[in-house]
Amino acid sequence: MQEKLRSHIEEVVLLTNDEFSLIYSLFTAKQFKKKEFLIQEGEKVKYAYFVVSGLLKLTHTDDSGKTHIISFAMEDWWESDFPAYFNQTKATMSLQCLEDTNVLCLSLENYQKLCSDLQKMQSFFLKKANSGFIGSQKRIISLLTTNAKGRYDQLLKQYPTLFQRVPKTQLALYLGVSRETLSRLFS
Amino acid sequence: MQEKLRSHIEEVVLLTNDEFSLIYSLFTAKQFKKKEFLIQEGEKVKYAYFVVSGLLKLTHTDDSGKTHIISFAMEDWWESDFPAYFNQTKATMSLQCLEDTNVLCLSLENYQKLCSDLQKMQSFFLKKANSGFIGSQKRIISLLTTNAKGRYDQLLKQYPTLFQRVPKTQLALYLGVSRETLSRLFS
DNA sequence: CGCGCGATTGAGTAATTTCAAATCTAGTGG
DNA sequence: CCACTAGATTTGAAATTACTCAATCGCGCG
Repeated sequence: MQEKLRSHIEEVVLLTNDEFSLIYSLFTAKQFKKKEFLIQEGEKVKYAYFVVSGLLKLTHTDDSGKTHIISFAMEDWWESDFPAYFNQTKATMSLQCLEDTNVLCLSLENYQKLCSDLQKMQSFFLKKANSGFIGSQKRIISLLTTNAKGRYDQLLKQYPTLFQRVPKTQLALYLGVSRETLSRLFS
Repeated sequence: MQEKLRSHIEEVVLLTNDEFSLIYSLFTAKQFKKKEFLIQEGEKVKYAYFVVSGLLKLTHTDDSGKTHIISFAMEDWWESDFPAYFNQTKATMSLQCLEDTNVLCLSLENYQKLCSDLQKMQSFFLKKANSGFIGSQKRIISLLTTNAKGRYDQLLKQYPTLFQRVPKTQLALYLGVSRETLSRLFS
C-alpha cells in the first residue's frame, strides 16, 4: 500500500524516508466493493484518489440520460472529478468501481499542503498533470480522426488487460458507439 | 508584450519586478503572418508558445490525409505540440496561424529552469496544466455526449469571437463533422 | 433448473458522408 | 472601379454508416 504509492512517486522524484512518511500521513486508505460509488454526480468531491489496486470508471450522464465513460482508472492511476475537486463544486461525473478497489484518498487541503511544503511533490504533480493533459489530447485526436474499429484497436493495444476485466458494453460506452455496433465490428 | 505576459501570470501568482525580469529574459518574442507554421509535423519542437495576440490552430493529419483541429489558441493561451515538446520527439501536430500572430517562445530548457528556480512559476505551470487537462476532458465529454449542433453551440458560447475570425470550414474541422453537415445545421 | 447479464443478430430508420454543382464573397491586379 | 479568382458556403442526391428496437442465444451462478 505505502510501497505502491512510494514507488509510484519515485518514478518521478526520489524521496527520503522522512519525506515519504510526511506524504503518506496526508492520505487515508479506503476500500470499495464492485459497483460502489466513490463519487456521485451532484455531490461534493472530497478527494482525489490514487488507485492501489482494482478498477474504476469515471462516467458522465448526459441530458438524455445516457452515460458515457470518460476514462478507466486502474492500478497507479490518479482519478477524481477534477473540475469539481479543484473548484470545490458539485460533481458532474461519477466514479464507480468495476472491481473491488483499494485507494488512497487525498483531500484538496492536503494536496495543497503537499504542493507548498514539498517542492518535489509539486514537481511530481506537475508531471502528472502534464501527462494527464497529453493523454486527454491523445484521446481527442483519437475521437476526431479514428473510427470505432480503430479506437477499439488503440484501446486494446494500450490496455490489453481491460478486455478480460470489463464487459464489452462498458468498452462501447468508452469508445462512443452503441454496443451493437461494437459487436458488429468483429463480424 | 511584457505586460501581457506579466498580468497573465499574476492572475495566478504575484511577482516582484526582479522576478518578472528574470522570467521575461527567458522568452524570445516572434511574429508570424497568417498561414505561417510555428510547428510542422515531423519536425523538432523547440518551443512552447504564449500567444500575445492573434490566433493559431493546432492540427493533426490522419492516415487518410484529412486534417483535424485539436484546438484553437488565442490571446493568453499556451500552445505547442506538448508531447513532442516534453519528450523532445518529432512533432505529430502542426501549429499554424489563422491570423497574424505575436508569440513569446519558451524553450524546454528555460521552462525547466523556470520551474526549478522559481517555486512560483512551477506553481503557475501546475495550475495551467490542470486547467489544460480539465479543458481537454470537457472536450472529450462534449465529443462523447453531444451531437454536432450541440458542440457548435457550446463552442459559440465559450468563444463568441471565433465566429467572426475563422471560416466555418475550420470550425467543422474542430467539431469533427464535414463542412456540409455543419452548414446544414442552420437550415 | 431458471434467472440475469452480456453478446449477437436482424430489420428498419435516422444521421452523416461523399461527390457534384451552383452560388456567394473578399481580396487582387489591371 | 471593375473583372477575375480562390476560397467559402450552400444545396441536392446517392451511398454509407450507425443507431434503435426487438428477439435470440449463451453462460455462469444461485
